Formats: sequence, structure tokens, C-alpha cells
Amino acid sequence: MEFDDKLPIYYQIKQYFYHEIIVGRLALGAKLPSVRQIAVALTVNVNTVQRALAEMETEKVITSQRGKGNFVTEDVQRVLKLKEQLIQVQLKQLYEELKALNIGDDGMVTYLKQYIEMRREND
Amino acid sequence: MEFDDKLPIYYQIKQYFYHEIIVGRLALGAKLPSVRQIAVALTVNVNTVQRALAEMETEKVITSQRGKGNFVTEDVQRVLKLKEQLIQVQLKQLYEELKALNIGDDGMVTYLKQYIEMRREND
DNA sequence: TATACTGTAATAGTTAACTAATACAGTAGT
DNA sequence: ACTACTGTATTAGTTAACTATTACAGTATA
Repeated sequence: MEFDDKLPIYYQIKQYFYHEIIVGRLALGAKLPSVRQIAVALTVNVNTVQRALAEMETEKVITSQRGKGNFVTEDVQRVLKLKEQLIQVQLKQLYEELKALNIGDDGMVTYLKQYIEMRREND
Repeated sequence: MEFDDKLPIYYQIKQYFYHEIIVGRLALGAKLPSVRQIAVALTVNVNTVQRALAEMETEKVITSQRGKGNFVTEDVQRVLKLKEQLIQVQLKQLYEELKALNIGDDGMVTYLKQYIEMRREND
């Protein structure tokens, strides 16, 4: 896994698992790999993984059970809400950034369409 | 100015001035406030400002002149290119994030339009 | 009950970003 | 020349994120 050195690793790990959960590669109630397995797989320290999972539990997306493992919540609403949150954050960021560059509402849509088209070609 | 504690301050300062330049509030060839003035205005240390400006000079968006000040480049192309870069970065981020959430090309555009509409209402 | 998994906690050390303070160097107006 | 601006450099100290290591605590299974 590649990390952006401008953002905390624990934060990026959290985001990564959130994606996995939302997309369904980690189903509701599914068991996550052990903290030690994750640490090895991502070549980071156990403590860093722990910090990411701790935040995920605070946000009630996973539940930790000592001796057993970490499990994705069974609450579908929680996951759906999480998905909407992530999307909103991204849209907000794009919107404010482009607005700060004096790009109007129509311009944003046009830019996005152009970008999508450009990606389609380069595949 | 408000800083995102997840990103380095010097980086956010750089981004801030890039916006000011692109939008034209800092014209081509214009003189920036002195590093000490900026530091006071943003309530950060002079060294942090210095680091931001140093990167801006490396990227040839400004030129520093000892004893005189920092000046925006006269090169229009440089600024236009910078603007495109910033836009691309944002579009890429949105695209990859939404793609990671299993949202297709059409979905992205729809989401953005919805978001823009939502912002229009809350103003 | 021993063994091997789990999560969790604590300690110590490293690094990057940032602050604070001081000093130095170039420019300009008096 | 003096003064007051500029940018630049250096040193020292703080903090957050991260690593490394060790230990502890709960669970499951042979």
C-alpha cells in the first residue's frame, strides 16, 4: 500500500478500511485481519494500526473484542451513512477548491466531464 | 486563516498564495507582503512562511530578492499551468475516491450536480 | 492446562514540522 | 552614514506521528 507522506499513516489506514467496508470486500460483521497481520501487510507498526482501528471503533464502524478480533459493524445504516460522509467530504473539497480558483458551477461539471473523458481514453 | 491539522502548515500557506495568484488578487509581478508581515497575519513562525515561499520559488512561481521582497513571476504561462495543475489534482482525487467507492462515471457527475444544487439552496 | 492465537498497554527512541530567538545580509530613503 | 525596511541562516527546544520492543490480558482449541 502506498502512503501519502503529507497525511498521517494511521489516517490513511482508516480510510483504506472504510473503503473496503463500503465496497463490500469487508462484509457486515466480517472479521478483519489481526492487527499484527495488518501491520506486516502494510509494513507499519502495530501501534499505528491500533490507532487507526481505535478511531474506527470510536466511530462505531467496527467493534473490537479482546482475544477474538475486530469485526465490521452489523449496522447497515452506519455503513451507508459513512459512505455518504466520504462522498460529501470529497465533493466539498473539490467544490471549494474550484470555487477558490474562480471556477463557476457549470465550469466544475464541465471540468469533471472532461477529466472522465480523458481517463476513458488513457485506459 | 484556518489550517487543516492533517496537512503541514507550510504546504497550506503555499496553496493559499497559489490561489491568490491564480485568481489575480496577486497580479503578475506583484510584490508579496514581507515574510514577517505574513507570519504575523497568519500567526505562524517566519521560518514556516519561509519554507512555503522557498518551495514557491523552486517551482518558479515567485522570485525572491534579498532586501527587496518576494514577487510573483511575470510568466503568464507559468501561472496558467499552475492553475491547470491544481485543478487536475483535485479532479484526480475526487475521481479516484469515488471510483474506490464503486461509483461510476455517470454517478460522479450526478453527485456533483446534486452537491452544487444543494449549495445553491443553502446560500 | 498448555499453546497459540487474539487485542491492548507502556516505555523508549527517532524524525519531521513547527516555534522562538538571534544574527546576518542586501536595499532604500533620510 | 544612519535607519528601517527587506530576505536568509542558525541554533535550540517542543510536539505529533511513528517505530521497536516488551509485556499483559482475553479466547479458543488440542
